[in-house]
Amino acid sequence: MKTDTEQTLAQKLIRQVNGRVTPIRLGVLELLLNTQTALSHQELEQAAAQTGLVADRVSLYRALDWLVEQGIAHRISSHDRAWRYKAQAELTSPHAHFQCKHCSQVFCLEDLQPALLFKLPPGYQLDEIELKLQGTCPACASLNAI
Amino acid sequence: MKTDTEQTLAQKLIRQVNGRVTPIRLGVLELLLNTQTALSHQELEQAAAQTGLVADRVSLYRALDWLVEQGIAHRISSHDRAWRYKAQAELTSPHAHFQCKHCSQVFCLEDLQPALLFKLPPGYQLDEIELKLQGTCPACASLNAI
DNA sequence: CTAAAGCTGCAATTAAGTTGCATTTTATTT
DNA sequence: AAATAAAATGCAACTTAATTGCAGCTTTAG
Repeated sequence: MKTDTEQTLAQKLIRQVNGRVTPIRLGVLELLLNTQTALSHQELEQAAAQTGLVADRVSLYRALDWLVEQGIAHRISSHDRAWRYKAQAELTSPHAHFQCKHCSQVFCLEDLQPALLFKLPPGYQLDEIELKLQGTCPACASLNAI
Repeated sequence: MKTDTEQTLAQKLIRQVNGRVTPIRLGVLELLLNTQTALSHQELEQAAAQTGLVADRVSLYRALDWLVEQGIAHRISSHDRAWRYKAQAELTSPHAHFQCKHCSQVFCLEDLQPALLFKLPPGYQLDEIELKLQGTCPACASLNAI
């Protein structure tokens, strides 16, 4: 289910960083843009197959890596030892994530801006903050409630 | 370098949760208690060899898993896809971590209690908060400064 | 001291991700 | 529009962390 606007958005994002526009990058990025949750490599592979995108596993890995390097997508470490990837319309800005312990889905919490007011011990240089909340997502919560 | 007090501490912690006191669990726990940074399985294996602890890889994995299950140790996901483990005198309480991008070491920031005042979207049930800071540790910072 | 519960070792397996290299595409230059 | 250099892709093989099943051995409660 891809619309013209989305296709254009993916292209725009790739061109924005002077990247080559290839079918695999486009297809991967569109999936990362259209899916609500962050996708693992495996989930991406399945989703790609459904949209008719033909690509080797390795090429998907490389497309994902590239998108992350360029700041177009971001990568979240999952408790099941697999990275998960997500992209949004604007180039990635820092935000927190929520991972469900039941279904392993990762949700981006764009609005969550915790007051991270703290002091690191002397000597530590801070680059990046990773805030991951864990618990039960709405879908799994309602399943268990039955 | 293990002292009597430490040995007793490890035993005490294991007994506290009604666990069997075995040489492997003792050895692993002592290492996790004595080391300043969080140890990966591999680092643990090397450290174990040096202390003369004989154990199969799998047994180390199982001892680590068990310690985490019991809340005696805790597990931090590392950017190199390997878990890292740490234990402290008291049963684990939540705290933040710092991982160095250069040496991959993970440091526990016991004192770091950020004001995590935020609201989750409706329907999400929160169990656990994982806050990982990334950057450069003091040791690597001073190496690069030379 | 002796079972039963539950650890441990060993071998085999899984799963995510990586690497090297030959081939094909992209996008630029003529 | 054709040529070309740079970069992306496919394929096969490999690496590494972690898991599983099962037989045999320890721990500990009684």
